[in-house]
Amino acid sequence: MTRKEQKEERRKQILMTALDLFVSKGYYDTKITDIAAAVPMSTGLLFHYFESKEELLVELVKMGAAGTGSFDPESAGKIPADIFLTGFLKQMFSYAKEQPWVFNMFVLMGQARRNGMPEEARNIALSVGSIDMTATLIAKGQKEKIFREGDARVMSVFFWAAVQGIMEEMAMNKDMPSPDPEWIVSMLK
Amino acid sequence: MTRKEQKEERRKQILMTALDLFVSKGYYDTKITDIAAAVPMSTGLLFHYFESKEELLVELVKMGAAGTGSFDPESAGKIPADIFLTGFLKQMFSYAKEQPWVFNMFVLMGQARRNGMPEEARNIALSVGSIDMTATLIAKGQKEKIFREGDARVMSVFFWAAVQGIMEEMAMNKDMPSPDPEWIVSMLK
DNA sequence: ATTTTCATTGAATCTGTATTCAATATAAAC
DNA sequence: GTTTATATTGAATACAGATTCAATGAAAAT
Repeated sequence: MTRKEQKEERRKQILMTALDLFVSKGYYDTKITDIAAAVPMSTGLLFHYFESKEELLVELVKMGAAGTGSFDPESAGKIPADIFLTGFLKQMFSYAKEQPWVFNMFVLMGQARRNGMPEEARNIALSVGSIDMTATLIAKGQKEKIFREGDARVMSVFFWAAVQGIMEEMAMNKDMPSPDPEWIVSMLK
Repeated sequence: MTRKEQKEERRKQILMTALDLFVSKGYYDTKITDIAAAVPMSTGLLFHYFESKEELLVELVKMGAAGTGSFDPESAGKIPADIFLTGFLKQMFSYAKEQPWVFNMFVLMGQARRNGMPEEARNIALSVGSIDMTATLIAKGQKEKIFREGDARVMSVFFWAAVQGIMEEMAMNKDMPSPDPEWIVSMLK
C-alpha cells in the first residue's frame, strides 16, 4: 500500500471517529485527546493529519455538504412531493442502523448550523440549500392540494427543525425506534 | 433598599443576562466576560454573586424546572388533550414576544437536556417529567380517538423534539413568525 | 542493502478563559 | 457622623485543553 493511500485511509479513520464523538458528545465536549484515544493514536499524531480540531469539523461539514446530491430537485420534480419527502425520511432512518455515519453526518450538518458553532463550518452548513429546496417542494405540493396552506418557506424551516430534533433524539438514545416517516410528513398536510 | 434586596436584584440581572446569551450564542460560546460586559459589570464582580459559570446555568435550569407548574396534569385532565397542547403551545409562542425570558427559559431547558452539557444542569433538566406527562396526555387522547395510534412515549419524545427544534429556530431567527400551534399538534392526529 | 521519507510518540509549550485576590469606593447601618 | 459591611475593579493566577516539537522507529523507495 502506497504512502498516499495509507494517509488517506488514516484520515478517514480519524474523521469517522471524530464524527461519531461530535454527534454523541457534542463538539465542545469532545476533546482532541478523546478523538485520538478513540482512533486510537497519540494526540500529537492527530496533528500530523489535521491542522486543528476545527479543521476536522470543517472537513466533515464539507463532506456533508457535498453529499446532499441525493436530495436534488431533479428527482424531486418527478414524483409527488409527499412521497418524495416520505421516501427521503425513510431512507434517512434506515441509515440510522445500516450506515450510522451517513445518519450522523446529517445530524452534524444540522448541529453545525446553530449559533455558537465555529463560523467556517457554520457558514458551509448554512449554505446548503435544503431549506430552500424543500420550500419549493412544499409550494409544489400546495399547488397540487397535497399540502396545507401556509408560507412554504416557514413550513420548510419548521419541518427541518422537527426532523433535526428527532434525529438528535435518535442519535442520543440509540434504542429509540425510528418514527413513521408518514407521520412526520403528515404535519405538512 | 436593603443590602439583601440589592443583592437579590443584581443576581436576577445577571441571571437574565446569562439566559439571554446562553440561548442566543450557546452555553460554550458565551464567555464569562461576555456576560459581565452585557450586565454590565466587571468580570471579577460576577464571581461575587455566583461561584462559576456553571452555577449560572444550574441556577437557571433550577428556575426552569420550578416553573413547569403551569404544565400540570391537574388542569390537563379536565380538557381534551389536543386543546390542552394547542393552548400550551399558543401561550409559549406568545411568550416569545411578550415575555422573552420565559420563552428563553424553555429553550434553555431543552438545550440543557442534551449530551455534552454540564452534568448537574443536564440531570436537573432531564428530571423534569414533561415527556412522561405528555405521554400520559397522548395516551388519554388516543383512548378518546383524538390522536393516532402509536407508542405514546415515543410520540411524546418526538413531539417535544419537534417543538424544541422550532423554538430554537425562533430564538435564533428573531423575525421568524411563530407557527400555528394547531399545525404542530396535528402531527399527533 | 541502504537510504530516505514520514508515521509515531509523549512531553513541553502556548493560549484562551475561568477564577482569585488585594486594594479601593460606596453606601447601609448604627 | 462614624463605623462597618460589602460592592466593585482590574490585574494576577490557575487551569484545561489545543498545538508544537525534538527524538525515534518502521517500512517504502531505490
